[in-house]
Amino acid sequence: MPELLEVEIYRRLADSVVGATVQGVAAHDHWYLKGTTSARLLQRELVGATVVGTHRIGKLLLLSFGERPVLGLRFGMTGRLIVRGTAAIDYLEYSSARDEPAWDRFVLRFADGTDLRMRDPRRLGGVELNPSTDHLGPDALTVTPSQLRMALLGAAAPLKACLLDQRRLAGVGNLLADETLWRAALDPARRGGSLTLAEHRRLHRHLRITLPELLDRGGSHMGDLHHARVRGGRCPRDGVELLRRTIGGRTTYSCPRHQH
DNA sequence: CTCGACTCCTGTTAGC
DNA sequence: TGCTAACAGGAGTCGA
Repeated sequence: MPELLEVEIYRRLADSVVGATVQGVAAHDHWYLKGTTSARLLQRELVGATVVGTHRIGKLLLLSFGERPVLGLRFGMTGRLIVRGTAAIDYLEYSSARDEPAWDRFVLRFADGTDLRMRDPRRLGGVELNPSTDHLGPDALTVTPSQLRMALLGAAAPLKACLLDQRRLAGVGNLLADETLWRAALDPARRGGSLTLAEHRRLHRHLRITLPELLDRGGSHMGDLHHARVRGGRCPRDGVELLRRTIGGRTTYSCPRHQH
C-alpha cells in the first residue's frame, strides 16, 4: 500500500535519474496507461527527453522533462519503483514477496544504460501524461492547521473517510489513517465536521508528527498500531481488544477505550 | 454537492 | 493435498 511515505521514498530514488535522457519506453500493458495516454504517445513525447526533476503530490509521483509533458506515476496498492534493478522498498505490505519481472508494467530506458521500472503485481497503479492534479487536496506531509480544518469543515462523512479522501487531503491511505487517529485518540467513525477546535489541533499535531516519524522508520507499516491490526488484536496502549470495522470502505482498527 | 456502494485488479491465505 | 472463496486497498464511477 504505497501511501505518501512510500511514494516519497520512491521519489527520492527517482531523483537519481535526473539528468538522464530517455532512450526507450516499454509500455506494453495497455490497461496500465490512463486517460488518453498511449504507448505511441509516450514514445513520441518522451524519447529524447531529459529528466529535469521529480515531484510528489499525495500519492502521485511526477517526473518533469522541461518543455515536454509531465509524466505521472500512480502505484495503486502493490506498485514498486525500481531503478537500476534496485527497489526503493524491498518489502511492501499486502504486495507479493516475490519479484517477477513479468510484473513490470512500465519501463523507461535511459541513454546511459540505466532504467526505471514500475513493478506492480495487481495492476492497480497506472501511468499518465500530464495527469490532472486539480482534484487533490493539500499534501498531508505539509498541511497547515487551517487547511486541515477546511478539509473537515461541515463534513458529514466519517472522520476516517475524510482523511482518505484525496480531494480533501492528499497522501493518507488506510494504514496512516488508522495510525494517526489512534495516536490522536479520535474515533474514526466520528463525523468529520464534528471535531472541536482542540481536536483539530490534536489531529494536526499528530499528523505532522506521525508522518515524518514513520518516513524515518521506513514506511506506513512501521506505525505503533500496525502489529495489532489483525483480527483479535489488542490496543498497544490500553490492552483491550481493538474494534474491527469497515469505515470509508476500508478495514478499520480502533481502540474502543481511548479513541472518542 | 455529498456520501456510500460498487467495481476494477490479482497474489496470498484461510478454510474446507 | 488440492481446491475455492475471501481478503487486501487505491481510485474512479454511479446513483440516491
